[in-house]
Amino acid sequence: MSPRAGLNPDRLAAEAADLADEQGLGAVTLTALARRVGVKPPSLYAHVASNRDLRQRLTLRALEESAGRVAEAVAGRSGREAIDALGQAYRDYASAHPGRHAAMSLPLDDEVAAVGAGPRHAELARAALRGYALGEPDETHAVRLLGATVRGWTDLERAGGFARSEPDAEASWQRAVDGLDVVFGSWSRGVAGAADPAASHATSRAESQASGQGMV
Amino acid sequence: MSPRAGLNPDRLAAEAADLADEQGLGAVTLTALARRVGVKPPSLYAHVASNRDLRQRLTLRALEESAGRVAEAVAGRSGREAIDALGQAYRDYASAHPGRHAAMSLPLDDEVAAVGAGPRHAELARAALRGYALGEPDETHAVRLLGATVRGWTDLERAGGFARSEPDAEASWQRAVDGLDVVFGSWSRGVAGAADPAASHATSRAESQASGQGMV
DNA sequence: GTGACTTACCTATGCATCATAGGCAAACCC
DNA sequence: GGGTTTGCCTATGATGCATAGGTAAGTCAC
Repeated sequence: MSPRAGLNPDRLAAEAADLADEQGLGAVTLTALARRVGVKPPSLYAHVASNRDLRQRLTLRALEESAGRVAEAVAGRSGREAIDALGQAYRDYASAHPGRHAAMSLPLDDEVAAVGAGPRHAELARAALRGYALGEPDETHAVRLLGATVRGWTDLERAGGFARSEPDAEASWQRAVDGLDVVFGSWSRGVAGAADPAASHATSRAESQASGQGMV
Repeated sequence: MSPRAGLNPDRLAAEAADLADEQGLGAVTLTALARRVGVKPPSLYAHVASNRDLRQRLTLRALEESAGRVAEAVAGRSGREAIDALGQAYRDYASAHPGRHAAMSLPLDDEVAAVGAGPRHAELARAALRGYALGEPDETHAVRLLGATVRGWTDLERAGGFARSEPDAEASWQRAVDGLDVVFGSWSRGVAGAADPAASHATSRAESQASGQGMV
């Protein structure tokens, strides 16, 4: 078609992301991508090393994008509000960009994972939990529990696991957030099972103002 | 090679499962499977309709196998013990059979999903939670929270998310189970945040004997 | 046991995708 | 404006999915 189509790795990753959202992650193929940007498949090798390379760029892009949205959602919030906002941001991202979301779960080579936005997500969870004033190792335990819950939730929700509704997914989510808030609230006293959940709830709210921004 | 190799759909699904565990889900290809069982690729079409069909059989098989193990683990237990056993069974299965575990997350056609072991997993979670004596809709909320946590946890653990240890994954898992136990214990009183976690903990233990078996 | 049917495997073939090699012309550089 | 770089191309090969059609092993009637 056009000589000099103006391609570059970033542009290709962006197009691949759109392709994934529109037709599924499985449709992200060099041939399909080439068709989409108006070149022949071999031409793409000037910009990406392989199909795997392309998909890793897509994964990194999705990790960065979603981290940005989550950071924005969590900024200025703490305690239960922060947990809700964090999970909601992931869920919204997964819903609006299913292909990108699916790409976030793709395995990365170790060296590219290290420099990518993966660690940033763990930091965001830590930031969201800051209001509970957990010490180590509880904070790490909490990051893992929160991370697992959010990840599992978005996966199941995407897979239609909550589809045959009865209570709608939103109600269950709010209840889940309530539960996590109770747990982390009880941990902030340092002894599991020793805190009164209602009090811990209030505590996390009270600390909202002081600690809920400035992460990233 | 041999005329009449003795193939059938179940045998192929089993071989595909082993192949997935040994070389990854991505290595489950008709060509590789044919090589493994000693026939030429087109011969497999006498037993499975397509690559997609093969993978769905693999998924169903993994869902059934893991459901069996989880049922065995949860049998005779309730409360915190049941939650721990359920999650542990999934985690052990994922660790011992990474390919099968990965296959469990593959999307299924609606009609095959309906008759498969998928619903059985939800029932297992319900059974594990029986000791908390939750009513509806809390029980469904609890099933979803527990399901999301376990799924997310196994995924992250498999992906190496808890690898750079500090607190090891096992310690975090026990803490997570403690947390869920506190949450579900508080729900069993009917009002979120009104129960004393220590008491709810004791309650779920006391009910262990009466309600912890007979699921499936 | 011989012949007919059924079934499980085969070869041959076509298409899609990933990937490499090598060519040609546009863009850029002075 | 001549030389270099760069971005796209065609040609080609490997691998995997899938279909069509052939052939022989196994099964059954009698």
